[in-house]
Amino acid sequence: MEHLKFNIEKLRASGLRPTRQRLAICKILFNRKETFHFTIDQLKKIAEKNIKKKISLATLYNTVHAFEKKGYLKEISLKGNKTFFDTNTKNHHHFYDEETSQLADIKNENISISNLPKIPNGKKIKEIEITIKVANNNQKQN
Amino acid sequence: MEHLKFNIEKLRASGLRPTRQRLAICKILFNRKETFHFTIDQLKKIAEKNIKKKISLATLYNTVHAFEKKGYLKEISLKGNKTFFDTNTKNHHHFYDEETSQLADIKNENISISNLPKIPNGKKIKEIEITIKVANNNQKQN
DNA sequence: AAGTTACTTTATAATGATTCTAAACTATAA
DNA sequence: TTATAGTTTAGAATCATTATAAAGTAACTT
Repeated sequence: MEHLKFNIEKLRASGLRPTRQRLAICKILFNRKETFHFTIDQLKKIAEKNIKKKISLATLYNTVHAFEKKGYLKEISLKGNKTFFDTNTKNHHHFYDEETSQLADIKNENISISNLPKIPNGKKIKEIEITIKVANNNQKQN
Repeated sequence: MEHLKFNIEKLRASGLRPTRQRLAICKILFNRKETFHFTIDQLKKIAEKNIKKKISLATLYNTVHAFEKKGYLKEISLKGNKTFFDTNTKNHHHFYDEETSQLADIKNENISISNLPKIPNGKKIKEIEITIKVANNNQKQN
């Protein structure tokens, strides 16, 4: 396993011991080229298939939240009951298909805002999040 | 009551009978100049104070969802467990202070996107939602 | 104005996501 | 090894939301 050391370091840097469960989670999240968008239950299914054992929901929540706090994951603002996370923690935006719950990244450079309105008094900008909702071209708009 | 007829019409147009509870909700939502951003429990508190009686949660959810379906209310995409609704159903965007959960509208005209990226194959744009997260100017960023 | 009907409200149960808990387990350092 | 502190886990608790079904009410009929 080429990435093992990398994942162990990632965990240690997050103040977490490298356990079997956490290493499985890290492998899914961080050993890939593309951005990964996921919900907890999607991550659970993949991780359990990989290690061929059940992983407790609590473990998944704990680990994901620890990574989020460390800045290795970002929560995405979307409607709906389930929380989506993103392994891309850079400033960026999303295409979102509500019908399929599919997300796709838009690089920060690939979109720009002009004519920004004035910020409310005493406030400063922390982050700008753009979501472009898309639907299949052949379907009627809802 | 000047707006009574207006609210009764709004309800009828939504296929809802004008009941005491629904009229109280309408008054809060639609008889105001400014956009109103709210969660169900905020609406519940205000409505119960107005009519000095309890209103069942189910009634609030039913009524709000009926208005949403009719296009009189919009759900806002945000992180977190609670669903926010908006009486402004025009295309527009938001300032959002996560610390206080305060929302403020940004008119569509007051912001513009340039350099839009290419839409994924077979998809078309349904809506663009921009959220500008703000924080108090004097506090450190998180 | 009373009766009938269909729609409403309501309290409460059910559901689903997330968080909490405390007991059994394990990585790690001594 | 052993001790310790951190982990995993199942299941309970919580919170928002939705479903249910019984009691209440608007509105139509007469």
